[in-house]
Amino acid sequence: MAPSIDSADPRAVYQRIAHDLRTQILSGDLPPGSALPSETELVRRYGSSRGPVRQAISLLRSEGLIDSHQGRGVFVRQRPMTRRLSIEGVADRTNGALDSVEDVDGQLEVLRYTPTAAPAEVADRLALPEGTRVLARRFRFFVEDRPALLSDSYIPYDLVKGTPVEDPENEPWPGGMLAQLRSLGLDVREITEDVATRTPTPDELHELGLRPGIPVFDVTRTLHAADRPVATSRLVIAGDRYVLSYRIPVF
Amino acid sequence: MAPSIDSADPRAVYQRIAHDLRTQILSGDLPPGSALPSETELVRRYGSSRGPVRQAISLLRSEGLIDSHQGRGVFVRQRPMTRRLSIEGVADRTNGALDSVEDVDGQLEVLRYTPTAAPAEVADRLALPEGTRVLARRFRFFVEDRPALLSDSYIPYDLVKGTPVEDPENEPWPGGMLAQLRSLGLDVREITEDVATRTPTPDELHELGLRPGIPVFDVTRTLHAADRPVATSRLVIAGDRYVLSYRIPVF
DNA sequence: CAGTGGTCTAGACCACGCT
DNA sequence: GCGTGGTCTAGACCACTGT
Repeated sequence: MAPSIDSADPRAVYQRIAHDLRTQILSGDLPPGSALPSETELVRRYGSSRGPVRQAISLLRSEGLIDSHQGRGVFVRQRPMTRRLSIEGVADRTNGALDSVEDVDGQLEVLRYTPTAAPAEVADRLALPEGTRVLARRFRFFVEDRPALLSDSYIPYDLVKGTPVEDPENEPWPGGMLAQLRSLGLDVREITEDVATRTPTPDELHELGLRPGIPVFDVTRTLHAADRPVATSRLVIAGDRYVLSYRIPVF
Repeated sequence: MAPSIDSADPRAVYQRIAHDLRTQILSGDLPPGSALPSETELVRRYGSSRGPVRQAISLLRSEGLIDSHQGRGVFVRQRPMTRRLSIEGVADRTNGALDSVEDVDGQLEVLRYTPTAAPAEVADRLALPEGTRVLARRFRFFVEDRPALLSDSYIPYDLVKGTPVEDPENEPWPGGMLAQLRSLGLDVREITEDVATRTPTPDELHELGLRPGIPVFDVTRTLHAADRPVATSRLVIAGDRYVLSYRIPVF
């Protein structure tokens, strides 16, 4: 049904091709997992050269509708299972449901676990002078053997010095960071989160194994005890694998 | 300092060009607002044809680093001012800080304001039988004269029938939806939010005036009174103009 | 008008997956 | 080996912005 010749349409050829394919994908004529026609076939159907056909495919890829694989073909993207990263009122303090660790069922890779001088932004979030020693930790979490979340977290070093928290061998800590802080006698009362979204950097694209056209969440989270912030972290989360879920009480 | 000939590098030419430009942008050598070299100039510098040069530019555009304008040139993107859409524990019930209206300082366009039969998903969120009558409202909010947020919200129609809420002339309602519900005698106790991120649909790209390479937040929010959900909305938010800000008490 | 990016053609060669 | 998508060339014409 592809209108090969249609010079009445003012849109660019690649726009029309993209529109046709998009319509078929969204209508279910091309269901998730199915293959698109090959480039050669599309060139034949639309009577165009290969350029516009590839431009159309590139557009749909940037919209996150398709994945292309060299040597195999172009396929309608399967919506991956998304998981909830929940911050539920944290009603039960013995349940560290907050800290993503549980939800990510197990696999955790420790990329960094070292005391360091707090960079300006971290010091600011922790309300400490710049350069104060903090324990800097970088984790990568996996879901179904695929990387899904990068976490950089910081705790003032004097809070953890000489405690089990200082030892990376104790990761993953049962109950997550909330339980970890509680073991230090720190009572988290409030969490602030700033959630942004953006396209991944080339590094993140690689570290999270993202396909083109997938944005990330960029979350800045700070945990506050009664009197002061006690930890802060930055999470970069694969946007196609998580829904952030909040339950907020209204006083 | 562009290495014109460097066949030792295994990366594709367009990748090298993109890498060079990206480095210059991130380092500040090409500050926000500045123009990239023209395609002609890049062709000359790298000794390639126009194809790879345009592919590199397309890549950076999809990363949200640049904007291109026909007839003018390609420019390093200015990070637009982001605003906070905050859900702060809503400590003061007389302050509708929750409902984005205030934060969006004024401009609101009413696109729809009609009773209708609740679609399945909406009925599910409101815990009502499918097809129950609801007041369906669609708004578009503007920030600095640019569209920034699309909102589709639903309230069971029997809650609003014969009240001022039913009249679109009363929008924007001072204090937002929370105040609006309060005027109906409904006491919102809890808000649930599911926050996803994705690339915009072509329609949203148009309605929000987004440039390519900008993802959106896709937020599903439900407001609960003591005994039942009383309103639900879906927000599609320009990802480059907002940071969602949460303050969550830990009980 | 000259210069810019946007679109398109008609070829070519390569890397990869499958059979 | 053959078909797939990935990269690249060397042209062409158009639409838009500036002077």
